[in-house]
Amino acid sequence: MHTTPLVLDPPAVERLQGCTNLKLRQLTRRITQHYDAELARVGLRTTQYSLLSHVLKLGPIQPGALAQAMKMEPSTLTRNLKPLVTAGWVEVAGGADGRSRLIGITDDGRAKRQDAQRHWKAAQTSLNRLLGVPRLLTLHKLIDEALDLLAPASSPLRDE
Amino acid sequence: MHTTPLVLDPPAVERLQGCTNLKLRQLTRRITQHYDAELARVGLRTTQYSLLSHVLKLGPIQPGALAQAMKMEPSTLTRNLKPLVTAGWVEVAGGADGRSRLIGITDDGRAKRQDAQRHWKAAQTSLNRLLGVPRLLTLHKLIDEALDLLAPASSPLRDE
DNA sequence: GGGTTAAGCTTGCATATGCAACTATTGTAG
DNA sequence: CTACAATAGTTGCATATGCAAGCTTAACCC
Repeated sequence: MHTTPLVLDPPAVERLQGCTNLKLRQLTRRITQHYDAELARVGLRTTQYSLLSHVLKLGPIQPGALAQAMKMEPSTLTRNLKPLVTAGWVEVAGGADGRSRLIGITDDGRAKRQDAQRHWKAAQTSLNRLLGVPRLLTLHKLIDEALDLLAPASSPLRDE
Repeated sequence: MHTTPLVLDPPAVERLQGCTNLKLRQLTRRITQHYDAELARVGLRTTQYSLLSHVLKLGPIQPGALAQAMKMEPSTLTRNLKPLVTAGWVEVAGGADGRSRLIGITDDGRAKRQDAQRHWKAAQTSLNRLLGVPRLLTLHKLIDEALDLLAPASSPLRDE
């Protein structure tokens, strides 16, 4: 017998369940926790794993292009890189331009990513099992479509 | 003619497009920006609007219950409340218990939420138009299902 | 070729997020 | 009544996020 059950009535909550942003953020929080729980075993956050993977596949690459590929702000990228650089997994060198840079993965970074990839796979597999592959595929497709429709930079060659 | 086009080849990127977390985070970033652009006109973030709305509908309510309703960590809630309390839109008072609290909305908060609601609606409407209502409904349904399947607190009455 | 504009990143400011550890209070067992 | 456990929130630490403003360097334009 508790003083307050801490469990909520559905009706009161249901009325504010129509916000796409709220729903998305809630799901993202949960999913991120799911992946992070796995990746924590190798000392990585999910964001860092994604970043490391992108640098591996796309590097050496300019910050601007990488930010675009990851659909995040350049300023966010700058800061997200920091822990990876500090850990010695990623290097930032001067680019062709005096103002531009080139981001590349190091040998340590490659090794770390290799390690982490197994844990990422475990997380993705267990998520597949939890949600079911068809549902997940539909979700992916929807996200891709939505990203395309929202992309402000989807056609950067408009006014040539 | 640029030295580097800053536009990426699809093939290289496509290989790492299978991560549910990455996709979700990308979409969430975009969608949040969409709502925030509207809500900035009344000096609110989307998260703050959601929180304010929840306090309005559910308050006075204990932090723990509110965190659960919003599916976020109590520690996150504590901090997210701060700007709202500082602005005078929300009040935190001592609860029945010496350890518990009660969160409630103020008159200013009610007014603010009223103002903000119109902008939220504008954002939601323009999103509907951008993505199409059927697609959005499917997305909502998928998110709800996923949240249910992932909910660690979906059956808190298991071992009674 | 000096002044203006643009490109490319980085920093200031403010929130958002969560795990682990902590504090304070209440309940419980003996 | 006291030690121990459980409950309810909050803080320490470390990232994640983005807008606006700054900075440096390159391009452009008479």
